[in-house]
Amino acid sequence: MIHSRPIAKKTDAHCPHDKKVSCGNCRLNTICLPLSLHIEDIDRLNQIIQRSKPLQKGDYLFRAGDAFSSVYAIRSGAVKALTMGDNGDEQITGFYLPGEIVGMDGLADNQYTNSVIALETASVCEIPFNRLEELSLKLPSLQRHFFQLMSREITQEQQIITLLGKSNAEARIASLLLSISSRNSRRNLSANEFLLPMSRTDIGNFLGLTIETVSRIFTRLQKGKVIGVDKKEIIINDMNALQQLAKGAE
Amino acid sequence: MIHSRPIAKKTDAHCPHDKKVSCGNCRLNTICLPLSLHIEDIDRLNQIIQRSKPLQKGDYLFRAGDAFSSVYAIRSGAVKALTMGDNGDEQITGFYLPGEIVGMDGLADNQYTNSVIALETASVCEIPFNRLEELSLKLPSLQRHFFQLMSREITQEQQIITLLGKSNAEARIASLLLSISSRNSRRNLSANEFLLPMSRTDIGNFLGLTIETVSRIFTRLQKGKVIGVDKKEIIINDMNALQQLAKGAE
DNA sequence: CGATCCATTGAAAGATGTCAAGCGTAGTGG
DNA sequence: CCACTACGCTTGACATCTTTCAATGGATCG
Repeated sequence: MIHSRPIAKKTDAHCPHDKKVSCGNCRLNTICLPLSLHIEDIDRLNQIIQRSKPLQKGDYLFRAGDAFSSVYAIRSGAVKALTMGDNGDEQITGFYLPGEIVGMDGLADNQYTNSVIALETASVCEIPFNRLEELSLKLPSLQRHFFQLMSREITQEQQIITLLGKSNAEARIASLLLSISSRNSRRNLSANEFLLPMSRTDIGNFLGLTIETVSRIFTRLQKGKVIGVDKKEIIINDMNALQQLAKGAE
Repeated sequence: MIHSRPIAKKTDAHCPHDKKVSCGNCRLNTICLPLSLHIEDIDRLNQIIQRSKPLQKGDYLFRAGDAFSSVYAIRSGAVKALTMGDNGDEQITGFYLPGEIVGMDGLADNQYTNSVIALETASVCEIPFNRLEELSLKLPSLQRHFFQLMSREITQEQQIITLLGKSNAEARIASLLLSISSRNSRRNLSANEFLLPMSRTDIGNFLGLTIETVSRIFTRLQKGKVIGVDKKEIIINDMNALQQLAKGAE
């Protein structure tokens, strides 16, 4: 059991469903839009973005095979992206937290290759790609920005590949926890205490482990005083040890 | 002690490959540049692309940390991309065959996150990104094309994630062989017989397996008449069985 | 309250890693 | 031309880790 106070659920905007929020004043814009645009250009961008999609847990944002039209910035909550194998087995390809962008896989063949499902109540900003494309032709720094966003998605997926290349289960789980931790601190949330938005089953699927193994590793890390676990609540007690484990140290 | 291999020099005078090749008549352009550009636009693109980089086995195309300047299309041969962990362990993030493009990871932070090394003698087309960016502002279909290329890289890395998510070694190796097979047939090469450009060690590193396991799986698949193996030469005898194995069927 | 879902735990089976030995090839220097 | 070494690969025996199968408990919901 963890005896410290419960973690208050934090939202990323004053009101996560406030439709009046604009990119200019969004708390997340340093993450999803680190732009050097003029104020009027931000306004033009702002005008094409739609913010009318609150999702409940389990809702699909889009499905693999749907026609590609938009990319989506996560504003609050969390989602998972997954592909369906030929036989019907799902493989989670990533978890996306506020400030991160999903749907960029759909551009290649004009249809999404992943389905994206809300892990909890979530709100997103829809960015119609056609209009973004047009605007990018007029705003060089916006074009560059989207090239960079896609590049960042590539590097992050390479980090996942690196994570999955680790041989043992402990290293993979440690890496996942560290990843969530650092993404939280980027949003000025605690790097040491947070709620996992996904189930053990999702973690296992993502990391190529069974749910039982995930559970056992959590228990083992807890017994070793590296982390505290209470359901979805995680407290990192020994960041250094966790980093060592992520590297594969015994 | 780590011995750095020399980086191939741009100034190499004698290129064994035809420098007169242009994107317009390159055999690979349906893969790396499936463009709907006007003939004069292809010419403009053609003018910014440099084709003077023959690499020998083991040569670096670029190193992680180098300043980002260009992306590279593989013209012949094969390369591997790898990241270095904090401790010094390498993780291969991908193999790139002719018609495929490396270096798009470098755009996010203006420096490459991967090192890219030739697996065999290879030639590449260098595409300076600044100039590509400028040209993209004038040619909407080129801008779209590069968005699509990056999107394709994203989807392909998601396929790798899916591959690594598979629990057993047989499925991972089967998937890798099928990937190489299909990429070969895209280039009108045999889907059933090919030479692996990479070592067993590289395969193991990429798939998160030890070299011994890789070797054993090859032997087992050979004994099961699914494939034929002779050093780096692979013959797929039973494509169907290999696909079943890739799905995880026993 | 019963049903269901999610998570945890134990025991046994199976898969992969580790350690060790050996083989063949390519390259090197005598 | 012949050792000789270095390297990549294969194979075996054994240790270790993860999965599988089974049982249980807690939470949630109708």
